[in-house]
Amino acid sequence: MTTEQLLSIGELADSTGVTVSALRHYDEVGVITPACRVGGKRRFNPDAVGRVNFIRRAQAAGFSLAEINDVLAENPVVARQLLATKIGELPRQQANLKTTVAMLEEVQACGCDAVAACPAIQEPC
Amino acid sequence: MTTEQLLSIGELADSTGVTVSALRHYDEVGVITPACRVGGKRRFNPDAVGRVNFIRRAQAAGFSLAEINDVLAENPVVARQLLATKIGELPRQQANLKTTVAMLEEVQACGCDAVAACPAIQEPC
DNA sequence: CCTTGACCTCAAGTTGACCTTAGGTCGTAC
DNA sequence: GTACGACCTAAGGTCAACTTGAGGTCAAGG
Repeated sequence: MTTEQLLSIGELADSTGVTVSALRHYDEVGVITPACRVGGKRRFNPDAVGRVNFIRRAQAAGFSLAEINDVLAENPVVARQLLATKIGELPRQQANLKTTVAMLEEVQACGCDAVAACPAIQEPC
Repeated sequence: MTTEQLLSIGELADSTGVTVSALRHYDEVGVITPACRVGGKRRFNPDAVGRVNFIRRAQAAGFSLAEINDVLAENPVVARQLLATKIGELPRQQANLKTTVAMLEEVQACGCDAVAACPAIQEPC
């Protein structure tokens, strides 16, 4: 029950859906860290699963691995600052996404011959 | 009034905020095309401005230049199919963004010592 | 005449996030 | 005892979207 529940990199890969090579890459850049090494092999705490899931989510939200590294870093001040900045950006990102959806739907509904000729594209920004 | 209103690549860059080198790149991959060449130099129709703006928007919404090329292509069937697929994906993308915002806000509000240790990160996907 | 600025092409470099390949170490199963 | 599968490192490759640099054209201006 003490060291038994540590995960190999393969197990971590299986339980997160992230490839082994990607996980090694994550280790390399520092966003994840094995709890220890057993005969050179990485062993991860079970909570690494949550951490990897967090990483994927953050990536999907537009964070680079370097930024995620900063957010997860020891220094809470820097981390929270970065978080605040990023969270502030997200609404704009969402808004932009919405406008684009609307625009694309308009193009699609327009019925014009070629999409390139659609007047919806000619609209100003 | 006939050929006078064509834009040079520099003018197009100025009126879109996109760099000249990026515009040349766009021409290279085919998402924009000069109306003609004058002494080897690209001349664009004024509506290229709208087109470039559309391209930037679509990029921000997650389209690659290749996909944009398909959407803007002559073939309306393919274009509309791709559009439909992409539009279908966008709500999921938006939802994911929202969850991430919520998660990050939770982390930020949590007050835990280090962000890495925050229980919010340990939550399942 | 010669410089300057805007344009050109072509090739190579950059960044981020991986993937692939080669060559080597383990421990277990046949 | 050897073949297998999972793991390791180090180095090189890939892809997208650009950027940078070298070397050249051309028209307008001092």
